[in-house]
Amino acid sequence: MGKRLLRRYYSQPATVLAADLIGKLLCRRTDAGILKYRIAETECYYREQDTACHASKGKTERTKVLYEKGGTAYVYLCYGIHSLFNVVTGKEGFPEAVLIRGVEDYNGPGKVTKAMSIDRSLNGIDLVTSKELWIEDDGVRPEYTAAKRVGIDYATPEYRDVLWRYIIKDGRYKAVQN
DNA sequence: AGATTGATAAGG
DNA sequence: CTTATCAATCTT
Repeated sequence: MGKRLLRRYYSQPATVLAADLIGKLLCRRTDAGILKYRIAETECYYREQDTACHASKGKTERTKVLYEKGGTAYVYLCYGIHSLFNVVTGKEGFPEAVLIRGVEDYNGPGKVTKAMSIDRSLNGIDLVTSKELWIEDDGVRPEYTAAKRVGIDYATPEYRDVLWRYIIKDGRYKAVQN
């Protein structure tokens, strides 16, 4: 049985947690029972200076959740179709988050949320205390590789090309390439 | 390569 | 109010 991740853990910077969350268990309570999937692919979005981060243009109605304390869930609708799930990290007042791009069995951030029934009703909840959605550590520490982030061509070059995407090294998991 | 889809943010 | 844009995914 895994141990739930707590505030101290989530208070670390997104630059650290994006890699460390690889191999953790994303847990969701549903009518059918509790789903647990191992996180296989993440991306780091780090503060207002990161031109790929939603908060790069400051705090708005949508991005205000990014400024919350570490452990808050940030779920938003992408392209009018897909809910994308991020873990807010770091200290309150500093917009950082880790996008969960893939879990075992489901490659792609929209597929993860669909499989686990994660939608915008969970936006802003606290992963430390929620009975609906949380993350556990069962001690597994998979190897991973780093790559460029996906779908952020609008960012300035130094942030467009930084290796802030992390992918598990596991034969069962095949990350979708660009 | 093109279609889909609707919330969001900026501009008039 | 109008319009462009978009942390994607599926089909052609």
